[in-house]
Amino acid sequence: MNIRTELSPSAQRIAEVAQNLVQEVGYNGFSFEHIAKEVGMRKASVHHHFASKADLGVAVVKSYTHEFEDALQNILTSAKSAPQRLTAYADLFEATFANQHHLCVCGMLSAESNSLDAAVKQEVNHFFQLNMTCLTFVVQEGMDSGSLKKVNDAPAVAQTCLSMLEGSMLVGRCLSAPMGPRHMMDLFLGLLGS
Amino acid sequence: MNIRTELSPSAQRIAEVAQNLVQEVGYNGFSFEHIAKEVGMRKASVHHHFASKADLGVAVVKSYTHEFEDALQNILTSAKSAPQRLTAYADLFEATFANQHHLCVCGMLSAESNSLDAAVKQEVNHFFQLNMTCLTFVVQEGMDSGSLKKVNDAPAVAQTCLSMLEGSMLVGRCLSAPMGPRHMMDLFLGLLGS
DNA sequence: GTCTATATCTTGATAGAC
DNA sequence: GTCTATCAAGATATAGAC
Repeated sequence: MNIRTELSPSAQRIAEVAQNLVQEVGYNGFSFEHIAKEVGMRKASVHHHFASKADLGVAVVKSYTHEFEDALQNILTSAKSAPQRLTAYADLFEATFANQHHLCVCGMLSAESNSLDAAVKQEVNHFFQLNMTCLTFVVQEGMDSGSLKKVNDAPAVAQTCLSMLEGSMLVGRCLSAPMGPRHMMDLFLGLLGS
Repeated sequence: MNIRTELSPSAQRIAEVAQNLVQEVGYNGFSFEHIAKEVGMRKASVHHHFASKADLGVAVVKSYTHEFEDALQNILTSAKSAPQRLTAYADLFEATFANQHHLCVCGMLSAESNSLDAAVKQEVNHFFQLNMTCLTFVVQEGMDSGSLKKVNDAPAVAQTCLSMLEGSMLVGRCLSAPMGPRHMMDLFLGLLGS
């Protein structure tokens, strides 16, 4: 079921290195040669596991999305109120950004989406769709139960949250004193809390 | 004084095409060959105007920042209240995104910042510094004059605005129903308005 | 300023030995 | 599964004629 454990150990390692490179320099910023050097094998061996760069891209996004989905499920079961859930959600991005100012895999790929193969772009779309569904549910529940103000429709608030968090990482890369996703969500919840 | 009019007509045209390409596919997503085809000249002629890709990158960001600076000045003089100013500010991003889902030049370059030459990255940093200074001033004035709630320090609110707007474009590229920067600012001002 | 031609390197990808 | 070797294409960049 888990895409990552479906792969051979070498393929897993390659996908892991590729994910880090996407988060550091983007899909157009690295090559099979970079991966080979990092993993400690030759380009041709990387191609043995992933025939094309698009195949590798799809594997990276699927794996990333799968892990993210697990984390979302975990948040829904362990955190009970919308503010707690949104805080835990922001902490996912915080952990990513705290690691060498890495971007969200799909945030980076969304920027590059016009130069991605259709299969990769589709996986990125799916990631955001998943996040929007989850966030909308959380926000709607919060508004219904009274833990969030009912100032706007839930999907709009959800998209604002998602944009703010992705944007905090994007902008944070070029600011001398970035706030970080967690701090930004705290501010947002200060405005949205009832 | 204007970087764009300091350039020869051909150089201006090249920089203009390069800017569009950055906004569409990113700095790592295009080559001198793409520019040459679009402009209608040969690669070598492009190099005559900009010796290196980094030189071209610097020119693009300087030109973009200069235009943005003019727009900011315009907003400060023509709009008098913080909500009006922030709305006009969001409209700058709205216009960019409405044009074929283009990203902000510096939003895109911030994502790619780890693979940029130092000179280009420095210009991107300057763009964000400029925006933060302007936004912080606007927010602070709004809090002081009572048109915005005093819930947080002005720099934090400013960074949240900037992140939300940049993020709305980033995320909007991969959503079927993106809200757009202007709509998102309306929502934010609904929460922050006093 | 623009061109042709070329140099040099890197890219994604394949063939075939081990 | 990994390797060497190779390919064709594309990348940045330069030299020199017009």
